[in-house]
Amino acid sequence: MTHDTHGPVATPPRPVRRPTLAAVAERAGVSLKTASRVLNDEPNVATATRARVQAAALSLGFRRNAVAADLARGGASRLVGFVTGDLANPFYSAVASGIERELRGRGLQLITASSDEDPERERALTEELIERRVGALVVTPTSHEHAALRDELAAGLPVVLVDRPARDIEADTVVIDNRGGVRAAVSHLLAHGHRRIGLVGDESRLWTFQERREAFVETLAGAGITDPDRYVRDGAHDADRARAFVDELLALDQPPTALVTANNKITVGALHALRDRTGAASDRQERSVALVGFDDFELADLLGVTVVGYDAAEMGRRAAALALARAADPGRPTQLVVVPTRLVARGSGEVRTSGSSGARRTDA
Amino acid sequence: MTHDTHGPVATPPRPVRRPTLAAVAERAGVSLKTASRVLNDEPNVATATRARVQAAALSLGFRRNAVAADLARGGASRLVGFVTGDLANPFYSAVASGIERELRGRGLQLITASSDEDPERERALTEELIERRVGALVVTPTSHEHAALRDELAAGLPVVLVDRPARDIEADTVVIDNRGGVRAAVSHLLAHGHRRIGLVGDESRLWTFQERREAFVETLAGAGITDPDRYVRDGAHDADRARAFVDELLALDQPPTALVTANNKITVGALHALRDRTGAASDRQERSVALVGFDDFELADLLGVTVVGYDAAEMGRRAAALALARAADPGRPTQLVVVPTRLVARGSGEVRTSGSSGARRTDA
DNA sequence: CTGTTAGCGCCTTCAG
DNA sequence: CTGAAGGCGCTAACAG
Repeated sequence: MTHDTHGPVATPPRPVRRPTLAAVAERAGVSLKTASRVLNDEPNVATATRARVQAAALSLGFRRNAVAADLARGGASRLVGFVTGDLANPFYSAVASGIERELRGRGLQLITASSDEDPERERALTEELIERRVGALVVTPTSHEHAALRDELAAGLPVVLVDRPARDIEADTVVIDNRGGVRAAVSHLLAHGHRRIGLVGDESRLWTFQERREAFVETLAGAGITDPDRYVRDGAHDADRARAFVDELLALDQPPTALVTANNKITVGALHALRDRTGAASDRQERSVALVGFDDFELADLLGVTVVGYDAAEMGRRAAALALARAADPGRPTQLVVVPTRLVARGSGEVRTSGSSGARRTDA
Repeated sequence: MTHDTHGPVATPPRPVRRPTLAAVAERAGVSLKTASRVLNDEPNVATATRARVQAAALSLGFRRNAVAADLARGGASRLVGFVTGDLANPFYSAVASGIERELRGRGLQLITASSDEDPERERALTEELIERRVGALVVTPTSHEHAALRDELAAGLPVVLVDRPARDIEADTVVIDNRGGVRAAVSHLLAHGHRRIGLVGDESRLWTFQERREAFVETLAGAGITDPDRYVRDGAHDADRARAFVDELLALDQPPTALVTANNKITVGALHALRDRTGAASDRQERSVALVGFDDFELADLLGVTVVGYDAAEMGRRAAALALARAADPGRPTQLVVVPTRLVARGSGEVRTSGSSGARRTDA
């Protein structure tokens, strides 16, 4: 993989030597400070001097060293850290994109790190970003223990939690209206005649699923369903696992006639399971089991999947805005932003109870 | 939507004051350098001293200042910059994820910036990252002019191009086997009896599309098609535009019987166009127009869409690896990594010529 | 308008 | 094994 250099050995292993501000100043025949003023667009420099410095900088190919500048300024860098679950997951990358968009034009840069939902990795990454002296930290917390974050908050670092709040610290937070979303999903299914409704979720350790589960059970109970958690399953960490859970649910003696899937990955798994069930021709018309998924996804419209949607990028934007607001005013009260959800009916949730079981509200 | 928590207005507007190494040293009763040695796991420190320093650091909540450390070390920071088109696009976020994965464990951090495919923004972001003194730069170039990058390369900064090569600079590059992929797609369609095949692409300015287009035309020409670019369209910057192009193509007197879509967004648009065409029940069985898309996507299997796939995350990994290799050996010859593609047949590309036009290889 | 003097927090010699 | 000095590249006071 590594061959020898041919031709003139060009770049000697020198570690990227660059012209310094001092060099520019010397070339322009001015003091360091004056050069600094020019390159930072500060006032109080004669036009002629300014031009000389600029010319010198240009001819030397000068590039300001932001690292040194931040250090000298004594504060945090113009970097915002984002500790997330997994950049490959569209939800997280949408959030990242939203954060970046909000930072844009303010001279702030985004530095991301994926924890893979591993609490220990999350801690390590947070630590690394703090060492890098980020000016703010946005976190999608996986763990329940945030001692490090508490220290930082106390030290005055803006910390914003996204998607999941933390019990042990008081920080600005952006979450989805999980309960409202699930309530809408379940109500929708109930309105279409379903009484045996299942829920497939990921980790019961995660706050989001806890919320979704509770709202699910409450809504069913409120509708007079006697055994609301009868068809609740958790631990579907990936699409394949979700698929297995759905298969299992549908194989029951009295299988659910409708399903709620707690996130995009699970919805995918469920769709696969349902497809296999109806055979190759998996059109919405032929689906016997109703489905409402949490999280919207591209092509859901083509597949005719009813979902609970929300704006993930907006969550990122709001998170970044909260961080900026706190940086500007450390004393402001912490804020909780709840991003609304909307039920998008596309067919899969509107399938009515029918067929084999012939159940027509005979239960409950 | 936005509630306020109250609580005692705690943090006064101080700019995050932190314990320094000097403070740790003093607390432990040792010199700065000794404390430094301990916290950097350097040898030549008595076990007892080491323990004292560690205790002091812990009790003070000391956190190494990576910014100052990098400055003092005089070199680049342990940051890798990634200038990409748009993090919200799954292709780019997959690449980002791959880069991050490769950096992981080496103490390197990823800092990403989205150009939105705007050359000027790309230039500005590149500049910013350089000012931040990133240790390496990975770029998905949108522009054709890379003067800034050339300077950096000359200065010894590892620069890796991903997805699109640059003519004006010599840098390590990772690309997809675009020609091979398109060749496979077109051959597949030809083998299924199609002679009138269309291509919908994005920007003819982009190298990737140029490659795909040329391979498309060549392959058709090689098969004896007289007018290979008859159904070629470009300028489909988003899914909606792509949809319009497809509608237009299919409205021709002699419409194409098969389509190749040049990227994931265009495939989505085309699917919508085809769905609208066949009415609500858009099952693969009923699709009259064959389709092969470049870029695989989630649920493509459920939708039965035949695609040219490849491993985007792998591209990121390879790019990061190239950057690391060059950092280790600046003199090594530049390398071109071509990531292979594979045709994944799922039904939409296997639709045969038939129906209204009744064309049975009568043309050409 | 311009320059001088001190650091920012840490690491790197090079002596003890 | 340990420490003292010097400096990374830049900015922030204060002078002139």
